[in-house]
Amino acid sequence: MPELPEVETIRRSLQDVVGSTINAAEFSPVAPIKHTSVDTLRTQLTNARIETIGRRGKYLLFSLSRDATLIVHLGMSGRLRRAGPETVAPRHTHMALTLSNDTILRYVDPRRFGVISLAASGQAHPLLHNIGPEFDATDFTVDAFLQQCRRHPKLSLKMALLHQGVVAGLGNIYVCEVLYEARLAPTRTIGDTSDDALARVFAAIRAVLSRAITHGGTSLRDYEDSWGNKGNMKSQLQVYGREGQSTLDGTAEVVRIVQHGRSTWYAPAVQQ
DNA sequence: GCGATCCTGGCC
DNA sequence: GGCCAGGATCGC
Repeated sequence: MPELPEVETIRRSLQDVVGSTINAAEFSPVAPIKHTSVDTLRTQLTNARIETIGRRGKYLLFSLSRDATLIVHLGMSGRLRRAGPETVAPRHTHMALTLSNDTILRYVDPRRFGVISLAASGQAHPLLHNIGPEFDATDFTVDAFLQQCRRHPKLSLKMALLHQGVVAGLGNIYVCEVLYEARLAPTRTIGDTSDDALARVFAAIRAVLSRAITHGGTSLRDYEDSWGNKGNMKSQLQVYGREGQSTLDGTAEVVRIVQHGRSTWYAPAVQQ
């Protein structure tokens, strides 16, 4: 479900639980736990304090006292919801953290494409190992971006951006939006794209993600932050989901194609 | 690199 | 019933 702007919005919506202690941690029998065990999670989380809540790409990182980090990825359908004590857990609740400030933080994920994991502080973790730079990091420069892109000459622009290695955090919505902003066809390969054109992609990545965060992310169906608030970015999307209509700014007609089994929306008349 | 695969739910 | 969905991993 969520891409970087949605995950970042969720992260910000959780700031008030920083400093609270996890009194109890419960997991469903089918919780999508990877690279650790439910017993380890329960032991490490119980009575730990949440020191900070960070983000890397689409991963949320709950830094805990006692040198552990809870890693949460929301996959396609994952949500983090807070509720008061004594409330009934919704269907598909796979993790429930009872916090010292009378909040229950629930991880709800019908499709279970998400991930719950644990890392020792400062240690490399397999989930985070191959993630590319953050879009707003100082080391994410045009030159670094070009260098990463040139390693994949055969990939289409769409697949290159969807892959988390070139830059972290883009998903289907924002790849479509970035390529419209850069006026490049998603089907074009990296190898057939000039440095100047890739520089437009670089600029578009930063512009589109910044704008999306400002708008609190895109709520298409079920995305909400931890308070249940929806994002406003849907009303700003130029091409995503608009086949048969014009781009939001009225520039050109939008079509939908399928690339590697995933939908892509773009405006062929102005994206070449 | 590419397709198949992991899941449930909503909509036609 | 079939198709589609904000994702990522794992095999040929």
